Amino acid sequence: MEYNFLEIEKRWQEFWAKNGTFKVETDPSKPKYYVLDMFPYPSGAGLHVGHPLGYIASDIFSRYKRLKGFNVLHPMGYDAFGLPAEQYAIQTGQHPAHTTEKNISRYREQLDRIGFSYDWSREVRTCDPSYYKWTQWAFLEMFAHWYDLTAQKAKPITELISIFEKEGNTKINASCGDITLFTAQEWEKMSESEKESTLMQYRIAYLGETSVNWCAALGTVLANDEVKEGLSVRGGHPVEQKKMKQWQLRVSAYAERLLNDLDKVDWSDSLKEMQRNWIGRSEGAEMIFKVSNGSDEYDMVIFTTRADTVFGVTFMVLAPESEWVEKLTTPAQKEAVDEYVKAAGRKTERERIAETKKVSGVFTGSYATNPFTGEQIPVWISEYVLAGYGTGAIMAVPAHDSRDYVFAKAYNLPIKPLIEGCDVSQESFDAKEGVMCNSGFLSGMNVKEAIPAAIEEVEKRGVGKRKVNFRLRDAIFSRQRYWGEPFPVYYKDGIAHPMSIEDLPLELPEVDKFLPTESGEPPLARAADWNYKGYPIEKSTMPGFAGSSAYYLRYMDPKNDGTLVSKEANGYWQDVDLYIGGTEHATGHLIYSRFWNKFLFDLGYVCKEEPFKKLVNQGMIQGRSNFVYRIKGTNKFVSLGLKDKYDTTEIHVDVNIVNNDKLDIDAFRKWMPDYANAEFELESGEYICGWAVEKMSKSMFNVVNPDMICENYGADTLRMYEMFLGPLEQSKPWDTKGIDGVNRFLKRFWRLFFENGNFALSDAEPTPQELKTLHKLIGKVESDIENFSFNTAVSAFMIALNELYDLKCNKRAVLEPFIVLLSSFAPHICEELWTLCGHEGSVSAASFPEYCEEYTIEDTFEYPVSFNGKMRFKLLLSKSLSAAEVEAVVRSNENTLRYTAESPIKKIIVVPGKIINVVI
RNA sequence: GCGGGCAUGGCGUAAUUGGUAGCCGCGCCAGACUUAGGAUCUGGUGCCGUAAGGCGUGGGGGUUCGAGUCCCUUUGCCCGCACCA
Repeated sequence: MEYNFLEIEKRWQEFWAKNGTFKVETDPSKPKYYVLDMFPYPSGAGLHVGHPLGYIASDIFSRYKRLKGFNVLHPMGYDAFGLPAEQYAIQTGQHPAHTTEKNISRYREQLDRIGFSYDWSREVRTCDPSYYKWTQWAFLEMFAHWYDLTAQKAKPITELISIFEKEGNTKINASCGDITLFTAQEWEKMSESEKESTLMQYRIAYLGETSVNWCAALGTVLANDEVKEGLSVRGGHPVEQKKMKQWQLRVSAYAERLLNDLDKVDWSDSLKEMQRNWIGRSEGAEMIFKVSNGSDEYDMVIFTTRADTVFGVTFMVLAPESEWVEKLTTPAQKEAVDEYVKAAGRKTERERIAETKKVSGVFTGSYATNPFTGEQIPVWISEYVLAGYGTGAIMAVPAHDSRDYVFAKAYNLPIKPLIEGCDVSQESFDAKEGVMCNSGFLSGMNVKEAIPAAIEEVEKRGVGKRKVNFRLRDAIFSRQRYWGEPFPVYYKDGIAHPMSIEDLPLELPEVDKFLPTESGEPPLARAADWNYKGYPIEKSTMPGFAGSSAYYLRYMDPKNDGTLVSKEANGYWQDVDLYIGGTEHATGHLIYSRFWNKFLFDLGYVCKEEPFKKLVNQGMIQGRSNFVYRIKGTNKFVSLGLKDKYDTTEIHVDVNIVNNDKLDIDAFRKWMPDYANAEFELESGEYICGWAVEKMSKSMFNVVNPDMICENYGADTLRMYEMFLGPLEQSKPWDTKGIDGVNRFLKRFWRLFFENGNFALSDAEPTPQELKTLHKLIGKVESDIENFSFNTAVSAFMIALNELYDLKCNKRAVLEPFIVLLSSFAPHICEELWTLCGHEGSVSAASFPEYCEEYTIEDTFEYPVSFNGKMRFKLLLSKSLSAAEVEAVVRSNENTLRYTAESPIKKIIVVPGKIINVVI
């Protein structure tokens, strides 16, 4: 009987769907295991062979855990709001919902062909109103809460109001915007709108003026992680800084917890490090400098991590956007300052980056007083100081900070070294080491002691305080687009009000066009009579990360209309045990999601503080492009080895008409009309193509489609081959040519069960050799799966199969366990063989043999040894190696075998299994 | 510039974690069965050498009886961050 994978795979996929094989319910009698994939954005291009890599790995793990007796939650859904569908709508007028729907069904078809064990009854789509109801709900909860830094917890805003009423805000330690202190009486006297704008400074979801990344081409703002090198990640359009009023999430309030709790999760070190850098905690001090513009005097606060260098401050620098600029600019300097600030404002982020090396700045005309030396020092403005970090103002210590140094050299400002023996004639001395000098009470101290000593003194003198700063900013939450979640917010007398939770979801209105209005308002402004109880509704929509921040919770209880996730469902499924996805979400989704989860945790809606216990980043699968070489000015193509003889142009050729780097010449002639009459210069009768590893993309003709692989080789082959390609976490190019190996393996595996075309298994007792092969396989595959080393597990299957062929083994007691082991990787063929073995339904591990170490012992082998003097040996000795055998060559002493002069050793018999030290 | 990672046959990789380097697969070579093979099976395949033998994990050095693995140094590639005071 032939291995007809097309028929087998289709039949079993239907069987699983019909029987709801992978549907799960909460079941307290079984341990739970939650395996999650990062759900895809359903793009119009469909899946290429690189996309399912992580899905295959997670599916293997899910099936494995099921066999191990776990109740496995393994859901899938779609991150369905997004820019491409909207861009497509702008071009074609087709509604994004329609495009999205179409793309989703294409994705679903492709996913189904690969044989995933998803519980599709739990599917979620972020663009579905019954789903985004809970995105909007979470936003309203954030609106209704503030963050208490003392308690490190989100609390209801109603509690804050009663505190205000009782004692004002003087004792409150909250994460908030710029506020002035007030008493209970002053709070009482505030108008309704004053009270609201005060509360807005405290809310976790708040509306505030901020400098945003504005992308004019897309007509919307972008988050920091959506911008790379001054260009939008999606589309690559230029992005500039602009001040706008935007909804924001107070992610920065959670910075400390987001940082600390990284220690609790099992993620790769590199990913944790990326998050740590993104959060960017730095300890230092805020210091107050008295500044004067000649008429008025102010207290200006700066942040520094090097309080110890305060004796070397020779000037101060403000960011051009700093609010101090206006106050400190003297009339004489006004013109120069205005021009500088204007020029800086005009620049895009990209231009600023490009000019990083250039130094520019302007003097304000004002002077500050060094709180320790009393010296008068000039206050400058320069772009190298960022408005968004610290207080937007710094004390400059050119001797010990390279940026200050460059600036001081450019504008001829004094440089005052503070560390004994350091040379600052060519560059600054940035290292935090050495002995301080010229530094008053700090002189003579080591830098490491001087830093805390300086901060202590700052606090003692009342000129500042210890302070921890974070780079993590609040998340800009407004997008001026159509295809996103609407904000459940309306405006009354210019004040933002939350809608009632009962009125959720607030659905997207229909619009005639998906473009901004002529007056520059977001597309939603086109819905003329869209209102809430007669009041206008917020016109921007939420960003992409809104819908993906809590989807893993919704999977636990996807149909619940009363709450995001019930206490029971959340209590059972708890958190994601294994999350598989790409690194590209390291500083976006994976931060927002953790923030969102912590917020819901504070409110008591979820029981776990961290959402993703273990995270594995699968590597990217790149394309492997092929090239042909055309002699310039002709239609003649020369094979790779001959191309240097001519002046040629390298041209991408479709990898699907190249086999093993050999061009299918007929297919090439048919591929494009231009090549119909192409001529070829061959080597050894063949046309050899060049190749390169590049991103998989249509324009490089290197896209390989999973459907095509399923059609030609089968889903089981695809699954195993993707795993066999190399370590899961490593990036690697796709190369179809190696696929025959795993395909051959499956065909041979199938044939093992047949004799003369008939299914035939022997019920005879297996031989020790056969059992050894089986148990070696069990041990290897189980440990490999647990360690996510899927490539070596596939090798182990191949080795075992080779051995079974050598042994001509067709014993049921060996092959049935083999099926069980393999079924995670190649489920279809295993289901089929399992049925042929006479079992009802899907593969199960009910009578699976336990891994037995006894059968793992390799044959002993002799290890040649040469001695010269003292040796320490660490040997792998078999437990089957009898004491007498060992005694014959060395004298045993517990775990140490001691060589003696009386028993000269020429050889030691070595067997893997146990480590024993041999001291000679 | 800072941080993280990687380097092994023609190719993808493996190596019991300091113990016979190159498992498994691709490709290639030879053979069998075949009208045929993009089917199947058998054998071979790190490099040099007819062989004996020698050389071999990017380069150099070190520790060790022993190093792909540990340490120092150097080169090359990949990823992340980037004026964060």
